[in-house]
Amino acid sequence: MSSPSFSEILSKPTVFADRNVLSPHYIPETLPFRDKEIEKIMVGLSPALKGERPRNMFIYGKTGTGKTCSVKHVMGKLAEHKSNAVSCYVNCRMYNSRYRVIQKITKELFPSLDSMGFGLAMLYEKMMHELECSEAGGSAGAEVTEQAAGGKASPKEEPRAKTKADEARKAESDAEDARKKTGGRRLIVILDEVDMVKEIDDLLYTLTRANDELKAGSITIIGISNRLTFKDQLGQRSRSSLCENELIFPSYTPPQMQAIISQRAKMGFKPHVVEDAAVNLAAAITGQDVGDARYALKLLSKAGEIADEKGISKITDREVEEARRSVESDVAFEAISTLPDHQQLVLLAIANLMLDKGKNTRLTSGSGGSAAGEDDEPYLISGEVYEEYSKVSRRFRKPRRSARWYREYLNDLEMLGLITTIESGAGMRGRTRLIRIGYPAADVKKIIEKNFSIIESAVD
DNA sequence: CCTCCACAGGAAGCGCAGGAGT
DNA sequence: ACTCCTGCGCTTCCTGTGGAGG
Repeated sequence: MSSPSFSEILSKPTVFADRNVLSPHYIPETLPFRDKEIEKIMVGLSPALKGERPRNMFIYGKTGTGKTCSVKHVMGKLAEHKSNAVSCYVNCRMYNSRYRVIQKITKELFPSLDSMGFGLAMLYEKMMHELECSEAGGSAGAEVTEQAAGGKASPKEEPRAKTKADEARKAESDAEDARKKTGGRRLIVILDEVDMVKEIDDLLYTLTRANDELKAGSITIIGISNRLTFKDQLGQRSRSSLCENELIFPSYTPPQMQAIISQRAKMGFKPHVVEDAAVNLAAAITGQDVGDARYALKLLSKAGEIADEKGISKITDREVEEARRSVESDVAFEAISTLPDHQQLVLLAIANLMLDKGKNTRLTSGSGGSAAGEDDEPYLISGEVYEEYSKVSRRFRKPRRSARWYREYLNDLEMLGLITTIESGAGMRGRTRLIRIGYPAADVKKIIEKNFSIIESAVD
């Protein structure tokens, strides 16, 4: 048997016209049903184009409601304008500490700086310095602010704003804050999934305080989160500074979802490939899961792959249904297999106990058991899970982590929606957490055990 | 009411990694 | 090559919490 060549693979018939359109990272020219939100963001950021500091903004909305897409869309438009405004997108899932965020900002905006290896204070200083003195081009000119801060406004500014009205307005606001306006950059930092940052209060404090210290230029924060309760975790100070401006992205309604799906289907697939029934089913499935457009796109894309595999030129409701099953297990698989080892082991321990309990006793061992589950699913006690986790660790020859760290893992798993926990109430001795798994325990067990056997066989 | 239990979660500190400065 | 500095993951220690049981 000889392996196929690339040209063979590429010449295979396909239902796709442009796969990129179906990627969650694709930013379309027009975002349907988000005009109002986009306008609000644009209005909020417009001061940056006039050389003023835009107010911070907190954007909330469930997954797949177009938050990130809309913000990126606006950033694209902002970049088209010649101005001192610069934006920096930070995905806080990857950059999840104050240090990493600041490092990312300096690296992104001032590539000339080799930001590795500097301490936080050093990075902060560099960032401030660059913001104060650079014109919107590079980080070369360094002495502009020194003069400007010294006294008169320098006359050699940007060569735009020609009309008299503009000049008058400019002079007026110059008088207001003569010092702040000269030269410095208007930095807009987008913190996506901002709830993932560990020392979020410190980060927000650092960035907002920077504004007080800057002689020119400014920093504006746009926080994006899908958890509204995130606000309550913030300190008083951070909350009022981040939430100067709030924007809520509502979930897409079923008809809206249907329109989005058919729009993307038209762009992503060849003409007449996707049947109406398929679009309707995709919209219905997604509608159940509270209007997550990202999920709908994944569904479409997968349905296309399935059609290609089968060698057919139509996508019907049958392919969408198949795609649903496949995507569901994909999502769980991805979420679980990208977890750090010990979080996987904790999850495996939970899955093991869940399966045991399902077979043997029902509720948690407590005498009355009235606090735990009104429904028939059993809850696990934190302590017994830790014991099982210790056993599982031994089995895979990984030294177990301390109980303290194990509790952090539980918090992380809960944040990711892989488990749910509640506080023990009456009927339970002491104060503990009751744990339940979010995905089918058997599937989770299979995924993790497979993962570890792959790792082990690779090591051997 | 007091004590015990079974934990939650904050604080401090430790060792390591990786870069800068000498 | 070394010393110093910093962030990070982790452990240890400690205090707090809330129900059970005497």
